[in-house]
Amino acid sequence: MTTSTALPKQYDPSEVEPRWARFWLENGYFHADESSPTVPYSITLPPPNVTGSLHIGHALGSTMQDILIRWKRMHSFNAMWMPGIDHASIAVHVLLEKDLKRRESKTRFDLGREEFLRRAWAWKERSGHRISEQEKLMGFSLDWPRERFTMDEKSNRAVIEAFVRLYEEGLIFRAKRMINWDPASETVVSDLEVDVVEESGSLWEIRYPLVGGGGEIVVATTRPETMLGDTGVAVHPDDERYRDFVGKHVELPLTGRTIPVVADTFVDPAFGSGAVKVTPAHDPNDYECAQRTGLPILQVIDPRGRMCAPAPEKYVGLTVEEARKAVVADLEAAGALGNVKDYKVPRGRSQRSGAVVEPMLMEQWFVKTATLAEKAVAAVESGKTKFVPELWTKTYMHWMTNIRDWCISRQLWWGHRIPAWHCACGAITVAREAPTACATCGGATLSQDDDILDTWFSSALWPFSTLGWPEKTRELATFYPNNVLVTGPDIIFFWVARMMMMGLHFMGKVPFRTVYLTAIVTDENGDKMSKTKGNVIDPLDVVHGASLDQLLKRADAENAPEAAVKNIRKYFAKGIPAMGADALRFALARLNTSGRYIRLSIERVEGSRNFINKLWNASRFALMNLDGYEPERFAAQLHIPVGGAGAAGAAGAAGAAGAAARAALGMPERWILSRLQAVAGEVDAALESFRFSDAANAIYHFVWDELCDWYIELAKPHLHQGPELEQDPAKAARRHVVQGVLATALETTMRLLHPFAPYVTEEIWQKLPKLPQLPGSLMITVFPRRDEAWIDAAAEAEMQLVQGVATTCRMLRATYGVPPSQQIAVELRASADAARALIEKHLPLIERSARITATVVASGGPVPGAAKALVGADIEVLMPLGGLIDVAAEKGRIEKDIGKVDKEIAALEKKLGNADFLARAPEDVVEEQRARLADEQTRRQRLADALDTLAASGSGGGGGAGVGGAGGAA
RNA sequence: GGGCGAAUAGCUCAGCGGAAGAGCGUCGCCCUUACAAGGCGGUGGCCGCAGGUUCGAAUCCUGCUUCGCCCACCA
Repeated sequence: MTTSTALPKQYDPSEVEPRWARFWLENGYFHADESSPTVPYSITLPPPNVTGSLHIGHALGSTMQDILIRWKRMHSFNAMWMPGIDHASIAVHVLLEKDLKRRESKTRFDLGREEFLRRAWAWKERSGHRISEQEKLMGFSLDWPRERFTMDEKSNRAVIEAFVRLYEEGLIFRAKRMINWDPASETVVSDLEVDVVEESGSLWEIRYPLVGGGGEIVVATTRPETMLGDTGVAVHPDDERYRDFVGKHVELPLTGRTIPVVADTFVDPAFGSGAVKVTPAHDPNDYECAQRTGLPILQVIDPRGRMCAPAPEKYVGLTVEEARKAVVADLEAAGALGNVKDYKVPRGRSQRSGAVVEPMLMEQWFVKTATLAEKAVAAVESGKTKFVPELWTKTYMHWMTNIRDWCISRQLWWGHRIPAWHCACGAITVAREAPTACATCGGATLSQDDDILDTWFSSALWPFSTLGWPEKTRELATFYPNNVLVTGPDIIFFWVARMMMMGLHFMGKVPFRTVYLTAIVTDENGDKMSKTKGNVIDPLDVVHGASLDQLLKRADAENAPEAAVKNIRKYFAKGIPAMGADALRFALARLNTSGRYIRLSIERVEGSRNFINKLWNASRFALMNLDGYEPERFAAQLHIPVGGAGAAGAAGAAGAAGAAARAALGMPERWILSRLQAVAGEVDAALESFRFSDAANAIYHFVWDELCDWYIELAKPHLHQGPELEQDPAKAARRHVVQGVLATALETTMRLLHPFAPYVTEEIWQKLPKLPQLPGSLMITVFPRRDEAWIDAAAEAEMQLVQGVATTCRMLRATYGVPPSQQIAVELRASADAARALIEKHLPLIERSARITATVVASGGPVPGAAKALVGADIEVLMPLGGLIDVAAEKGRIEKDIGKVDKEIAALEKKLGNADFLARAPEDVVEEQRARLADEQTRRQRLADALDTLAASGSGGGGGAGVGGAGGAA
């Protein structure tokens, strides 16, 4: 048992946190056994990109997961949290290639596939290690021995198996389709990886003269350079203006080609001239139009984003932008240019590289999604998987029901190579192992497809590939499906939807029962955090602290723009104090309400840091006053079962003996233990429905407003140690009981708070004197469960009365500037016998908390020079201030109260005067309103009396000086 | 162009049919031996606007206004 009084006044997380992080890991507490007979509870961590380090979004999501996992683990579930890292193919490419260009002025093609991959792996080793270290630092109880990487051997095997099976089932196919080409990364990207943004551009009109004269057709375009690849002009079949043109040909300027005019319904006659130039190779609409009308396809832009033959020689090799200028100039020179106007152009940009995406016609690998999506929709419709908050269900459904085939091939190197081999005969062999002969012609010269798979393909398999699939493992049987997936709404399509499809297809079961979508963390102004803006809060800086200088130095090293540096100076002028992982975790939990965004700022974390410190000091106080406390004796006294390590929350007495023992406790003891049970119930209920904020706030308010502000204050006199204890066994016994209740309340609080703030709770818990049967760590104790036996409505009501009277006395003191050091006499009047008896019973508590000496009476006459206030309707507090009372101020205060009461009375009378209300509202509601009206009327009477008294004592008083106070009341 | 969401105290947000709440800020008074990262008290709200449903609306419905976000191939 520790009774150290040497604890520091301020909690220092930097010393405490690493110690317990090591302790938990060394003891293997995070590891779950797949063979355990207990009920499994599993979560798979969304694997962070290997490119990054832990950012605030990870901190949020992972903290919520850790809260769930630690909570369920303490509720005796076989809790498993699967760690891992994602290879993030295109993100790694962008990052490494940028670096390569800057340092060596080379492209990945200069380096070659092999050398590039060597560097990528080296990067992965460094970066991946850093991420898991950061996760350990945050206290995340991940099952480390299971840690996986999306490109490790097992994942490779799963990916190949999935690919081959889907291919054999006809769900993966190769086809020439219109795709999104990223000319910077030189790869195709999926529809989801393109962001369409409106950018300012121009709308050019071009005149196409009819072959053989007789007029011209004017077309409008935002991309004049593509006219070099035009193979037709389309008009609406019903458009009178162009009826005669259909079937004729026009001259395509600059090219010497002639192209036909065709009719197609996709043309909107009301837009522009009503005629559209058709470039089938470089526009999805035009491609479809060509399919319908039989126009030929002419590719004039190559994969590097440059013009190519059959565009006229002079343009070949120009970038799209250069070609645009040249074409416009040449058109103008040829007199073929019409009006030009400014225009907002929707432009697709590659999410990763930022390059303008070029629609191209190319042969690629696709997943046929129609049937897969159908099952994924059905699973959500039938409730096998639920979204929390529910509103995301619609987003998922809408996308799923409008899903398009998924282009999965990428012309990159870092990723899973597609298990397909091309033969000179043109056939493709898809196989698990490199084939020795072509499956079609038997030829032996095979070359593997150069492409790799979209990163999200391996991610889609993650919930089961991490558990050993395609083997039928014990892990899969135990932990699949996962109970929950916690992730951001921004990857519902990328990831959640695809896991649903693949999970249902390969496992026949949904991958998770609940999808909990977190909010998105923004800065205090609601702007997305980004390094270019300089508003990023790095979770590790919050944990360890960072001076402004350090932040600026880092920004400098990262070549942050000037605006970012300016913002860093503004947002982090005083740097970031070291607040510890607990403070950050608790802050995130408290801020995680049902909204879509969390505005985070350093000040908001400080509130939680302060809370942790408050808890620390309350524990410090307890430890200073727990000498001589014997947990086993206390447990026996209260008939708390001391069964094995799994014994329920320390407060858990049962049976008649227990009830008798409880009744013998003092009111504050019964009250705080009752409140504790209520809070335990609230926390469980809140977490059950993913209301993290409610759960954290319930504990916050219990600890601060009830345990610290009231219980500890009321316990102090009993804890005081002195010679009188030896002479008075009753006092000594009482002290021991109070010690026991305080220790118990704290111990239970540590359990409740542990999932949110694991470090400080473990530190305190280890120091608290407690039963020897308990396990070696707080994290494997049992989570408190609300126990009705301890709920004590009478104690709660009595305490409320004490608090009300004390608070009212304090208010009068403060109003009249009675200094805290000065005891002051008050008269407490209560006409109701029950209330008066209670006040008398708890008078010492009231006197102590309000620093008064009180006399209690049933009623009395006017007391001149006394300030007066009401507690509820019946109880009056009179504070005699002699001639020092400020009559005007007192009058003002009371009149204001009367104003409020009058408003209440008017509203209630109106309500009760309404026959419909009496007839239709439920009985208890009507009764309640009646009781309230009666109370308000009593209050009104008392306040009016007080005002009369004041008027009578009247003019003489009122210097405004409080008793011994300098300023008096305002 | 479709869809989703939000408007409540100075700020950030809870509450979602029966008495307007929290945190931060602000204003007083206090270094009262657990805690100044603290204590005690105060101030502050036609719950976006207009209708409707209901005995009763911040809460349900409709419309409007303003802000977000997502999806979508109009040259």
